[in-house]
Amino acid sequence: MTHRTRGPGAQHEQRRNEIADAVLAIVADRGLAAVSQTAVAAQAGVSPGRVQHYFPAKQKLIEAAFERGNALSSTRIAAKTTANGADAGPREVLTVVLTELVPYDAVTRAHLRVRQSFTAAALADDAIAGRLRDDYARLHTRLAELLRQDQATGRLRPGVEPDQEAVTLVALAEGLAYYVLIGVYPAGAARERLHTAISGLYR
Amino acid sequence: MTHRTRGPGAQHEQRRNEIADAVLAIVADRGLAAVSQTAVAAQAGVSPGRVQHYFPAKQKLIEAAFERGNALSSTRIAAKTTANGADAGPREVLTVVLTELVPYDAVTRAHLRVRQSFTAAALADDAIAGRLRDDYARLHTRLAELLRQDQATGRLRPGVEPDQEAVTLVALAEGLAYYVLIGVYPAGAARERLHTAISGLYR
DNA sequence: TGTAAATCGATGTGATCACATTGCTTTGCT
DNA sequence: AGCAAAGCAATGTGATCACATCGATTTACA
Repeated sequence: MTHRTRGPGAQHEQRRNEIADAVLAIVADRGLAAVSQTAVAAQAGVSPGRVQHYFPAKQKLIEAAFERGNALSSTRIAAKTTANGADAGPREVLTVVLTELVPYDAVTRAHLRVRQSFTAAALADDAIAGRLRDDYARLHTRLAELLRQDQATGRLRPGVEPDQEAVTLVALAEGLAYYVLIGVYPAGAARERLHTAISGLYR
Repeated sequence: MTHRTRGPGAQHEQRRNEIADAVLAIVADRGLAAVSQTAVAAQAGVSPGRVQHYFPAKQKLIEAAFERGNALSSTRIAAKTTANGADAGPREVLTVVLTELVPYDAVTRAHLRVRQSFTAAALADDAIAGRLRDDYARLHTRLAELLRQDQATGRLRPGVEPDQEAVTLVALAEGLAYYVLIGVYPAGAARERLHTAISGLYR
């Protein structure tokens, strides 16, 4: 035991992210089925060997992309919720989070296409399913907590159950998001439906 | 012009449906990515050659399975809506249709897993997207029509817009359906949320 | 600076896939 | 009965894929 294990190089994480971003780009415009070593390498502008080096199994590549997508979305939402100052009330935060689940520009569109692809993959892939379940549990808990805050200060209509309504709101947002993605319902109208649903919970 | 064209044999449609059913079974438990000539042939218990004969291109096979799935769902819903007699009111029909969008047994679970798979495929496949758009347009129109009937007889709350609410209800149902499919929310609770949403539209 | 690990491009390999081709059998019409 | 189309199994083909292997180079730390 004369040597410690050598950690990965300083650029390691950045390179990994570049590759994961390439996967996200491919998923966003050609779907999960179009993801392959060569396609990812071409998209990222690196050699297929490098892709294989960082992700020795395709499954790992997909999982990394999933987590990368979640990280990017979280960052985007965090930026939105703190932009209006730290004094944003629970209802405002709730509204922002739900609104971000509906595509409204090229970036959110890509993010949500990716998310939709992963939700389908979860049905046949336990690893993805587990990650998604954790993800949803966190999201539902977070929104329920926001509703409980407003409930404590008497802003909610009586009889509203935060845990149930949190799930309902996210389900509605995602259902609407999908309609926007395939073009059966305009983004603006979807946002309106969401706002109506939120208003319905408040006095 | 001494000979007319020979039509397909009598068993033609039945054989096609058997193969399409095999595709649906595979999609339901292994996902769209697991669909291949050999897998379908094995599932259907026929030779790969027969699969290829009936569906000379994979795309046609997928499309046929999609339509087959829709046909089966329509049949199932039609059976439910007429089971209670022809005097079922618009609200009852609306409730049945929406309830059928949420899995509650092995059959509906399989159907809705398949549907979820196709919704994801639509994001990267224009042919599927077009079919889904038509499908949704019909569904939304149908539910809006039911709401309008109850609106005409004064049963709806004032201010309810049938076209908008029809979309909202289906979006909610599908979002909840997905949660049931991946196991983050129980089927019974999902149905409750749906019933609550429907009640909210009525006086 | 020596050395082991990390990096990563290049190339190989076996599997699988969609689809083509071929030829035999069956079906359905006249 | 005769005949053309339909049905269908078997086999071939070229592409693509995930992953293995190898070798050269660079990096990071003692």
